[in-house]
Amino acid sequence: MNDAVFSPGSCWKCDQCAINHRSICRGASEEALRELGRLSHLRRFEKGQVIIAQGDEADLVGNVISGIVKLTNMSMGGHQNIVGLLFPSDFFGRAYADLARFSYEAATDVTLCCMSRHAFENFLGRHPDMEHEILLSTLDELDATREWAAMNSSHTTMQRVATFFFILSRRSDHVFCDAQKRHRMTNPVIALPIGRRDIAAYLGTTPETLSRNIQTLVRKHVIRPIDTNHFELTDTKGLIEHSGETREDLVSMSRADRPNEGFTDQA
Amino acid sequence: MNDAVFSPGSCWKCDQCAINHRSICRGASEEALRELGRLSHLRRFEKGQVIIAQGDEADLVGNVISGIVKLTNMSMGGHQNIVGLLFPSDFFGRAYADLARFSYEAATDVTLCCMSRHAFENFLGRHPDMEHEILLSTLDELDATREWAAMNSSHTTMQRVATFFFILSRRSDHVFCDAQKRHRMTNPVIALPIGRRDIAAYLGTTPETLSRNIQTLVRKHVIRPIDTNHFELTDTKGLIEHSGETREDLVSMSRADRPNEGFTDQA
DNA sequence: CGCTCATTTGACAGAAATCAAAAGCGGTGG
DNA sequence: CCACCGCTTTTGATTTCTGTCAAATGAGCG
Repeated sequence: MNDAVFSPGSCWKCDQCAINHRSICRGASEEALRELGRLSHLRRFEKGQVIIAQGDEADLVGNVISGIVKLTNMSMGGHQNIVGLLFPSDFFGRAYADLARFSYEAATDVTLCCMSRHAFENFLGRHPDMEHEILLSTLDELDATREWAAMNSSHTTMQRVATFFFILSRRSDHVFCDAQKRHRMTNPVIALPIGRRDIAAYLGTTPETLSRNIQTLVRKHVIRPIDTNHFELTDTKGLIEHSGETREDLVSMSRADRPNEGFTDQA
Repeated sequence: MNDAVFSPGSCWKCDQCAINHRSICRGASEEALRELGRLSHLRRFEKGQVIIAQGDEADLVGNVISGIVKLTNMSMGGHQNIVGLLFPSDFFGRAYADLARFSYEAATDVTLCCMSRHAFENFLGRHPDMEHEILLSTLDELDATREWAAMNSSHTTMQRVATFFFILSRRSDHVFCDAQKRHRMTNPVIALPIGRRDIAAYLGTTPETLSRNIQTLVRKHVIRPIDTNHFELTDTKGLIEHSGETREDLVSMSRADRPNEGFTDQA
């Protein structure tokens, strides 16, 4: 979004961090926060760069500050499968494991708050309350992953697309409010943060099928294209119907209101 | 499998537990173990019984001692989706959450080592080292769930069946070694622990399609039926080819050698 | 034996992957 | 400004796979 929050020129300070109220830092004490500040440093990756490679012995963990990181699993045949998407304030890397089981790759240009994995583990060892926070967010993530897996295995492609779009519509709210005002829109905007290929991989389908489903939604006037990566949600009820879920389930899946994780910016 | 290890008639003791060397109890100190023993009690559920219902405010966590528990997600339309299978030594229940996001149901007759969730959380608060153990196993479970999700979304049904069978072949080893000896088999045995319906739900398909794929493997002489729930693996190489993975990936997925976990997600 | 339930098999329709090609978009350099 | 290039996205035609409906077979049990 804007890099001003990083106080350019001066050294990194957590209290100026764009995500300090939502990442794991949220629960940190003054003293813990100071130590985290000492341990961490900002780092930028350009779109497409591999942050951690599958199988690597990467000594790197941290938080996503801006941009989107995709968590991928390379399967035989070179097919890249997307296992998860990390948004600002999400934690990346794998504590307590020597080998990375998945790749972390910049899906857009990203800014990361990086730490040495070993230093971080050491830190957790001295701060049981922080380790407790990590446990809580890991448990949440496990639930969310299971829910997503359930979605993926029992729904049609259209249902997965509709569900994904619904979640994006809730997450894109703040981000595009200015764009919405400019266009005098009252409807939510769906901002696709990554390319079709990646979305298709995330939804367990192909770009072609994804495209067809999007166009079907457009034809049915559920969404209206603004540009390639933005849609206006004109018929929320219709979208929910296509998702095959109840509104409640979708809301709980989007987790936009969760204190610990979320979705800051993203253009 | 055999209840003798529970020293019937005497009160429950952890040091006689069938799984004390693999569950979270493995890492517990003498004192912690004594407390866990005080907190826990054995409980049996018959096949089909619901242990924790989705949405419930269940104050119940613990370990699976024997039998298999399925972790399910009821989706709209009443279709039951299996999100994970819990094997002996796996932890069940959800600490630090008031509402159960999934159901826990006995897939076979099961014996559980049960505790009050609140008592267990309280226990963890006083034993940071145990909470650390829980964190480690949760992180492993998250990885495993992601790997399984990747499998499920990008592979054909045959590949999922072959992968599942491969994993079962490694897990069934000790259990059915006697059966193998009786039949003078050198080949591994694949023991299906649950019915076709549940396996199909777990693999994100239908019993019919599952059956067709199994029969295809039989016709190709990859596996040989012993009885309804047991197959002899006659062509490991062929099975691996059908799985679409490398042997290494399959082995890492089966995790039969992991000290702490059984077989949560992807079996 | 007759009952029920689980599994297998068959026929068919629908959904999605694949192959192939056209259209759109963002750069670059003339 | 325009033409060109590489890339992504869309559209079309076709094949393959899978779910569904329906029926047959098999296993366990009183």
